[in-house]
Amino acid sequence: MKSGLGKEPLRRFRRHEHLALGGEAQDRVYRLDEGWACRYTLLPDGRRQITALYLPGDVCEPQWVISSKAELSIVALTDVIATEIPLGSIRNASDEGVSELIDALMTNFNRQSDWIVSLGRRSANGRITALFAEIYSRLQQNGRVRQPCTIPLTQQDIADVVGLTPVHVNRVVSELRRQGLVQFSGKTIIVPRPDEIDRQQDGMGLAG
Amino acid sequence: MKSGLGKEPLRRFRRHEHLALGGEAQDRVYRLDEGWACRYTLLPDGRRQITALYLPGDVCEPQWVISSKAELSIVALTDVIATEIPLGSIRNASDEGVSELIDALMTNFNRQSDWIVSLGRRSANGRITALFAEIYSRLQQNGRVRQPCTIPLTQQDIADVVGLTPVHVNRVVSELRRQGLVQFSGKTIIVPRPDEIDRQQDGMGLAG
DNA sequence: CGGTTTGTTGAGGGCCATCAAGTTGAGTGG
DNA sequence: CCACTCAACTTGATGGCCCTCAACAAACCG
Repeated sequence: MKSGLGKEPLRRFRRHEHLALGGEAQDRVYRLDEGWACRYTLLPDGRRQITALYLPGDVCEPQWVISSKAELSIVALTDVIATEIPLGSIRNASDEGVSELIDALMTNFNRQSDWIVSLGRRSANGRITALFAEIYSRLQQNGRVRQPCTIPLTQQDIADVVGLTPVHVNRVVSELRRQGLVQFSGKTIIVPRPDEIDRQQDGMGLAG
Repeated sequence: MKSGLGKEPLRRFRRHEHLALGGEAQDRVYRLDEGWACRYTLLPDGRRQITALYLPGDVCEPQWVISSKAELSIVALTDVIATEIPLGSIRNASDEGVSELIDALMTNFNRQSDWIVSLGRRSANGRITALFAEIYSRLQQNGRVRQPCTIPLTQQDIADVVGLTPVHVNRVVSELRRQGLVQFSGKTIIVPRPDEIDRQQDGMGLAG
């Protein structure tokens, strides 16, 4: 384990390492400097549903400022470098730190509402293209867009976000590649023209 | 419950009347004294996805305290009687009013995460029984359970919550009735033994 | 009492899950 | 440098859940 002596607030997590466990008290939040993480729920039969994605530049999780408790577990989807922000350091400090986190909390809240719409009413194709478009948009807002937009998620990870099986995710993503809407670099997915992906998601029919 | 009777204005909404429109500024929240409401999104083709249910006793919507703006529209699902709570009256008042709303906000946040799990990983049967169990549990917490628990939603409303078609909701609900898990009084659904419904939802397979 | 909303039921089909084999590639140790 | 291992990706066959279309019944309402 890394024990940053001195005042170094950086924390490293390996892929599959937990940033928080469901039920745990939290006295800090993390700002992801590099790497991706997610909040998830496990079902009794072992299947997983991811309920929030955390991208480079995101704060994880803003609501800990209010509740000081992790309702669900958070796990690293890639190797992660994060800045630890103790809650005590911002509760009494300027309002700016808090209001930035409150803004992030509301953004996450609204994003969850949007995702309910996708899961409830969009087909596999619509959910996956909507996810890619959302990822690009968020990376752009965080100032983390490289040329072009790369997505370091496994197809299993994607399946657990969009509520599908990895097999079907593979078929949909393969079709997107055939159409030139995404490319592959090894196993990582690249979205060359995010605006075209974005146009894809409108008019996608009912799932099922 | 709030005991300061009399001075706060009561508002009435008819079924299908809007409590708020998406994008509108909000300078108040509502406490539903009677009736049900929901937050929803319309898709370009006219389909609807409900992203939050508001039951008697609920506050609608707590996040307006923070953002003073309705992101999405709110509509009455039944006739509604609501108490109007001006935001100005609680921002400067005791912290209790605010913290009660913040609690409600976090509850809604966590409920949305749970609902993402249902939509992503549960079958039609699991989603509907989970909805009924959630409704009973929330009514109980609000002190609004009559004997027995009645649900004044149309099957179309239920479909728009659980992300299915009304036709299929009808089939699932009819099967639940055949099993004695729900009863009908005219068109309103009654859940006689909510604990049994609750047991139903575990182990429901993948949707699709 | 005519129109509208809501519920009900059947037939057929499509989307996606499931099952089952592979193939590929990265990491490891000999 | 090459077996070995394991995770991740790929592909085909089959089937079930749920959508779609359609028609009708029942309840509600002005």
